[in-house]
Amino acid sequence: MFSRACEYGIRACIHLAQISKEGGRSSLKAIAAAIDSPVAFTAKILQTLAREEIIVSVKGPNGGYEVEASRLDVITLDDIVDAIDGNSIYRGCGLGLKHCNAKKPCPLHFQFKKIRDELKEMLQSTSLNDVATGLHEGLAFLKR
Amino acid sequence: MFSRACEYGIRACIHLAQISKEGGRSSLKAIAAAIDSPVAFTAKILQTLAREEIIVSVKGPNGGYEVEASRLDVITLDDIVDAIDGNSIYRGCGLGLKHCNAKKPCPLHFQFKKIRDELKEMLQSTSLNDVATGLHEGLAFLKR
DNA sequence: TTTATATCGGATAAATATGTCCGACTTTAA
DNA sequence: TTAAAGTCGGACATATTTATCCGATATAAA
Repeated sequence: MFSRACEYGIRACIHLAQISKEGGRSSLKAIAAAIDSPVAFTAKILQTLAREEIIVSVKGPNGGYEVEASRLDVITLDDIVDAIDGNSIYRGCGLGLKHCNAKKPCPLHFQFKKIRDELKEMLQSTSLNDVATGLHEGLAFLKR
Repeated sequence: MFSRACEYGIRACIHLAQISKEGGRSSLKAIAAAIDSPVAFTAKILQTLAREEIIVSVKGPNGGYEVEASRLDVITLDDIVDAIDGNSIYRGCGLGLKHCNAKKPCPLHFQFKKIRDELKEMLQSTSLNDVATGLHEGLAFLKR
């Protein structure tokens, strides 16, 4: 569904949301440990997310990454997916056709559209705050 | 959503369904031309589908591939996806966690589950006959 | 029985995704 | 001012997916 990079990205953001909510900050190493991902590869992804202004990077000692608390309700999973995987999940044809649309549809166009629209709706309506809450309450897990 | 191989596989099967419905047969070259896919790569995929007994390969002159007409209603898109991509779409965690389940869920487990169940339902309830019909009526397209 | 036509399957190549390494740069704190 | 902690970004390495090539094999028809 998503690329591995995107999976790590989402997990990292959820972790950061939880930390940031309490006014904290998490270093690259701490993030990789929290979400059980390769450190260097995670660094690349965090750089992308910082460039896209989804997270904030703080250099120097006691630095790391954080999410602005005021934006926890604004940033959605869709923002993260879009930053890393682009809009291919929504845009692309389910059967890989270049020019598939309602007027010239592939045989599964409308069936796929329904499912995709739901995925889109879910990603767009789920904020970092939403998922961080379940995590904090011990109802959900980010690794293993 | 699916691997490219799987996309080609589905398109090939839909094309074959249409041809087989009229008692015909289609050669590797004809299939690749019909669905606009690389010939040699398509050959591999067709071999897999034949090994999984979703399609039938006929060697020699006037040979090619076909789907048994009696099975057009039985074979579903899910069978094709399973033969090529396996069950990773349903099984795997949306966030890439190894051991994500209802008892120890990732923060998005239940949201993903809903969408996946729908995808599963769609793939399992759509037969080759279903999609071939729309194609034949000129309502849908397999290339470009 | 021969020939032409197809698929089969193993080896190989190219492209992309995933993952690593390291020197440069930035910033905080001593 | 300097040292330590941390990110940045480019080059490189590996794995997987996608794609190609070609000889072997099977089969129908002449």
